[in-house]
Amino acid sequence: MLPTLVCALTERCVTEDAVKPGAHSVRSIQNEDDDKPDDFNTQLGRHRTSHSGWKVKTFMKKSLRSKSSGLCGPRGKHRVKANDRERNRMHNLNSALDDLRSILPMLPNDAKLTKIETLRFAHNYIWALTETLRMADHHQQPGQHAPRHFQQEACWPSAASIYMMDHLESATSLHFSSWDSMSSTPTCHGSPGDVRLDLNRGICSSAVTKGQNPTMSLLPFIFQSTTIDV
DNA sequence: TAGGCCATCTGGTCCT
DNA sequence: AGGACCAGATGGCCTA
Repeated sequence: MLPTLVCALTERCVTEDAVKPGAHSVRSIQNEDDDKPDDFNTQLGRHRTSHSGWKVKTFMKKSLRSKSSGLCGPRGKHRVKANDRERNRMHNLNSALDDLRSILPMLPNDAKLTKIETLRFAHNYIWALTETLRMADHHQQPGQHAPRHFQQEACWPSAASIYMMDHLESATSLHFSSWDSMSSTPTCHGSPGDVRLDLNRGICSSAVTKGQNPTMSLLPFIFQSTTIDV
């Protein structure tokens, strides 16, 4: 069961050319400007600002700091190489996070999830998908009668979505006090049959107790543009 | 203006 | 030895 998700996350604060692996790194930018005798700040700042956004100034600062820190000689070269590797490593990590964001349901306000929010949301999302599958399997057993909405094939995606939405309410909660550990899993008591669906309102009310999970109705329309391939 | 988030640099540690 | 990984430090941008 793969969700087909529309993701409209926008990259508002990261300059893709400068950040993507294989593209110009900070070091390469610096090296390109090393042979320019005039005002390094002005030149680099103006040039980069024209197409790179706010990270430019950070680049300048870091570059200058590296320049002034006396990184020369064998040790300096080693340090520069290590910095490049570390930068690329972090770029790869961010790239993977972007990939993860792209397959998560979009938020109503188009807000880009932070790194920690992305990880927590993915954690809950996987959990909710697992729970949905488990619930579906439960209702498919002989002698079991699926809820009315689940019996209607056309309604299944939205019903499942709404059920999952209920579980995902806490995914982007601003209060993570009980979610500090990524190993924590939402606890679910009660049978799936307790779930009540109100498709007319598009809101799921559930008798499922969520233990101490913080519930926050931040995602009432999280699956609004989501279809689920069954 | 404070706090959150982020990118980068850096040195230390572990692994191959 | 060199690379990968990690965490602390630093400073910039954004938002409430």
